[in-house]
Amino acid sequence: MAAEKKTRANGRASRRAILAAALDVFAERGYRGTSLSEIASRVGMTQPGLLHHFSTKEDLLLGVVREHEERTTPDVNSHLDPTHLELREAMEAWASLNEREPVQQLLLTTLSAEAVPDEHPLHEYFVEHYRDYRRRFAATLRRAQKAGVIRADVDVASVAREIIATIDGLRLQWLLDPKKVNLKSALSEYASRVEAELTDPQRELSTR
Amino acid sequence: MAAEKKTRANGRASRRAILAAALDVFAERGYRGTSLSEIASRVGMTQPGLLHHFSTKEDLLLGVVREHEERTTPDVNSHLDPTHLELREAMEAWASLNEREPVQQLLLTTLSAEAVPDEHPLHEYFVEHYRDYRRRFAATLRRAQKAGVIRADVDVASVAREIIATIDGLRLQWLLDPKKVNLKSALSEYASRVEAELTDPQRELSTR
DNA sequence: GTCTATATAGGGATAGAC
DNA sequence: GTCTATCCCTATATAGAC
Repeated sequence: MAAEKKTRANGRASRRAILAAALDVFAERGYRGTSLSEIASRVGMTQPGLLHHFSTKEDLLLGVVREHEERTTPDVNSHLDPTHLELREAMEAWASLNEREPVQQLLLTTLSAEAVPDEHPLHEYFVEHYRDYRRRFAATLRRAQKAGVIRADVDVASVAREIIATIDGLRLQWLLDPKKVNLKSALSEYASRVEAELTDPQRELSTR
Repeated sequence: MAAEKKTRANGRASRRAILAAALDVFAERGYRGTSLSEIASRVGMTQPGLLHHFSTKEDLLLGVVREHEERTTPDVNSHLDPTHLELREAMEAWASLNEREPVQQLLLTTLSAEAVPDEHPLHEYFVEHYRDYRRRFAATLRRAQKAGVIRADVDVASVAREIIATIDGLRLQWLLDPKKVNLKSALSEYASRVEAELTDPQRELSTR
């Protein structure tokens, strides 16, 4: 353990530092707007030095996204228990986790919009991400429906899509203008309305 | 009218062509991802030739945004009549206008996300845009409330913020995956639920 | 009004020394 | 594992001819 000079397992540390810096820069400036030199200099390294750990820019981006998937705070759906479906509590808990560390949410906002064109390296990833998210959220709602927690006539696929959309849209308004839009209370108020709508036995969905 | 060789009012035509091409490219690749040469070549011109009409890249971006504001299809709020508040019809009409020409919506999605950091040339613009949009939408709802079209206990500011967010979020899902997400029907189903919620006299908003 | 030429800066990636 | 040097490409912007 005392034989090596400088090589060895501080390469691990460098890799971690690079991923952390890259997260910040990709979140702020997107994939196209980011330069490897910027990330490298943030970790006290040169740009070719960085490329020793991630051989291309795209490789680094994928590393950041993979890291995000493993380490990030789970999404709103994962906070839900179908047998109770306390949407408001789940959203508030999730918002609290993100309000202090907005960088993960900024990353998603920035990259998902940038990834709309087919040629973007993350295009397929986000298409699948949203398909999966909608599927999982709808499944949660369906289970809640079978448990009798929400009304039987609710179109769970449509509501799942809507809730995901609203979370994303409120996230954008919050990131742009955090002084005017409070993520936690905005989500909380929204969730209260949705809960009331999904559970109220009086309500009839008019298709007109 | 026959005295001039090549100068004169075909500069107007060039300007218009440049703005049209710039709209497409900025929408697809954002401000940072766009190159002036790409736009110039699309209108059969060189990059310095383009800079004769717009002296900087930022100047061109502002030109595109200004053009968008003047010529674009109005937002959902402008489709609403507070004395009836037919949200579903308004959203369907608006969606129809945009489904055939998604570029304007792509522009908003791309640039609003890119403009989250303060240094972005459109940061202030989008902050103000959303403040104003929320204000106007809330005012419409308030008028509907006074006209007795929607319940008196509705928090119009919160609902306005939510509807705008949902439109944006559904727009992203639609742009990413138009085969799986139909903008018009997604908005229509959402609007039906909101309408029912806002008008149903039975419902009580539980704050728990 | 549009071109060519050019200045100047920055990008990603490779070669090879230490 | 990280550096310097370098290649090659692309970017915005300016100068000046036509």
